[in-house]
Amino acid sequence: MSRPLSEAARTKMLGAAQEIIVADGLDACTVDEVARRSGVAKTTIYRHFKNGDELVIAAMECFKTDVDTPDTGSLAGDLRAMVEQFVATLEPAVSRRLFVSMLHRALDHPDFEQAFRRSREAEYGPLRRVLQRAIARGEVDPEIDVPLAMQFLQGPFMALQLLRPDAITIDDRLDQMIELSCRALAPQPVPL
Amino acid sequence: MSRPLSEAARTKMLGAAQEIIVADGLDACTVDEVARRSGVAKTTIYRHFKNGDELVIAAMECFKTDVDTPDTGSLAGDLRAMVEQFVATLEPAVSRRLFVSMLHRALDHPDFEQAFRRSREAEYGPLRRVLQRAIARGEVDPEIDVPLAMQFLQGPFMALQLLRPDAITIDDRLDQMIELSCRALAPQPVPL
DNA sequence: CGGTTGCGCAACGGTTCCGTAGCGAAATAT
DNA sequence: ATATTTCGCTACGGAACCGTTGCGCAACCG
Repeated sequence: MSRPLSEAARTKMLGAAQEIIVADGLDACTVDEVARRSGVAKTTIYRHFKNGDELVIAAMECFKTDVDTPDTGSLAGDLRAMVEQFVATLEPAVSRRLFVSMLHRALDHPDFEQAFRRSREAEYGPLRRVLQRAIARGEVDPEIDVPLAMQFLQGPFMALQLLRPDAITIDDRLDQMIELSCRALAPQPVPL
Repeated sequence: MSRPLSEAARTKMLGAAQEIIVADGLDACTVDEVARRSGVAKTTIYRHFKNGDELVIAAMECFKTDVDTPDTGSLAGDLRAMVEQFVATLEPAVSRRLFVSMLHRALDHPDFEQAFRRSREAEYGPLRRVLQRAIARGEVDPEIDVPLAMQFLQGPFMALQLLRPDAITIDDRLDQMIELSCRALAPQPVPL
């Protein structure tokens, strides 16, 4: 009987949380701040979520980039398209900060660790498909260990994203990285 | 005139700070905790350092791995040797946590950002030399953009370190990563 | 229509960390 | 030897978060 949790309130809190995260980062997204900014009472937040972490995690779920699987005809083209999608959905500097903050929280909090894994799995499917298509085309060594190759492919982009102050941008550097990555996976010429 | 800052006290605080960092992570390394654990009074800490961040940064400086430049005769061998050195100086799980924590602090604090860059530069020299020797041997495409290649090479290891719960270990996976990386840099066979 | 329950408001207690102050005692440059 | 400054101790004031409580009001289920 009686009254259900207000969907409107939930929407407002999650919206505010996301705004805060984008504007000031994950660490600025506190219960007090979400309450202040959303106009929702702190008490209400605790009626919807067991604790502050749950709120933040729920807000994070909405940042999942669900990339679709590109098909440009070449591995390099597909990879580039995936990066383009990624960049298009989130400001590079923002995604960089999110990535680092999630990684950091995941160190101590299993809940965040799982949330982090979930958010990354969204990209695995498309990447795997792109890779397998490249194998079918003969563009990639068919002997390749696919999970390993996937992990390998993520590396250079991660380095680009983490170590460059300006994070990932679509530029020559990126193209060269992609070029190198593709070379690595190419079928080995039979030595005579 | 009068009394110099006690070197003994400084040593004790820095030592305690490092212990805490290794045992419980960068975030556990607070001024209060360092004082408690080192037996040095908090007031004394503030006589030696302007603030807590300075203390932590000073403590971090001591974790710099100064790798020397291996020379095994092949790029793959040299890279492997470098990773081995890296793993030998610091527990993989510890270095993973340090890396992530530094990255996280660097997001907001320029001082930590600089400290982070400094700590990484220690590896650049050796890596550059290893790479240039490989070029001289004809093992790597002489047209290669060296800084780009260096960044590229760091990628897969970063992915390994960050995304694997067990961080970097010396195993098959690592060897395969190295193998792939070397292929990427190999001279392109002249197409007829 | 009535009871139940979410909502907003305001305030509180608890924790953790920061950086500072006051004090007596010990160390050290001159 | 003496003046000066560090050192350790204890305590404080302030800030940021957390999660909770009590209250009056309004919304919703039945």
